[in-house]
Amino acid sequence: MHQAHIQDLNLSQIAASGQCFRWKALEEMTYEIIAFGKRLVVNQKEDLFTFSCDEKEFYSIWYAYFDLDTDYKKIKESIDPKDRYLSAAISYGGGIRILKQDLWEVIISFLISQNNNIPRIKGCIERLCDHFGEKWMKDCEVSERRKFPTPDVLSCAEQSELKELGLGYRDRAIYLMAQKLKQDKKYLSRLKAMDYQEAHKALLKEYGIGKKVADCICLYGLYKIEAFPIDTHMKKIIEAYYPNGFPLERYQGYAGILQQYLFYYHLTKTEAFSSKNK
DNA sequence: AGCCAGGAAGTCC
DNA sequence: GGACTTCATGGC
Repeated sequence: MHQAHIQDLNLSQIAASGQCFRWKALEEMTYEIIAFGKRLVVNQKEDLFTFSCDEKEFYSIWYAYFDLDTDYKKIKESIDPKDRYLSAAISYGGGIRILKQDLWEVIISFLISQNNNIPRIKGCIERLCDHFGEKWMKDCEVSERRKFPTPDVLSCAEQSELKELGLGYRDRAIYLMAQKLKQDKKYLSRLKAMDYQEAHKALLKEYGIGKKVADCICLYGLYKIEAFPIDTHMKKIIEAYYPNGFPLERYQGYAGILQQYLFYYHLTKTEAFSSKNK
């Protein structure tokens, strides 16, 4: 167990922010996180966080995962105070950070995300893990849920096997990506060595990856925080509040973090609206 | 029944 | 380069 006081971090906001799909709420402000072949349980009480791992694992894995070297307070203070929508988004979801997730998991997750909704994306990914993911050793801390499947395991999957998981037409993109990694074992490490422009361009060559998914992979899988994914929510935000486009120039180098505040704000507001109207 | 969901590929021009 | 269509699947 390890405890730490951490600022600018809110677990429930991140869990609902659409950047990760496998966080599971065990109880109020307690989440199970499965990543990098590990399982972590985190509890939050205001700014006090209790992690199920020991201190050594916390600093070797999770410190980077939660992006704790980045000063989010400074980022939030840098925004244009006249930008009312962005200000509101930040005061609403200021506990969001960009997680430094596993690249392979991000690639597969956002291949599944296209023209899909978040609850169903989560279901698709969970079925993928149930079917292909590794179980936990019997004597360690147990979860019913499995690890995210490795490239090796997925590259052995038949197309018909993927079809059964109900991923829709996206199973073809997953199959081809797994096959690519079988042919090109260094692909992921090459991507990690690229800058944003190079990585984005390289990702666009792959089947099922367009501009938006490439940006999500850059932002969440490669921590290119200048990437600014524009999905259906961001389009609506820009239409409604940024008639001249979002001022990317003002926030050069980290606009992706602001995108996350905006996305989460719009997402939860539209969710609240649709549930109120039923 | 039709529209939407963290879109992209294919097919026109 | 755009615009338009099609692509599975499920919730509302």
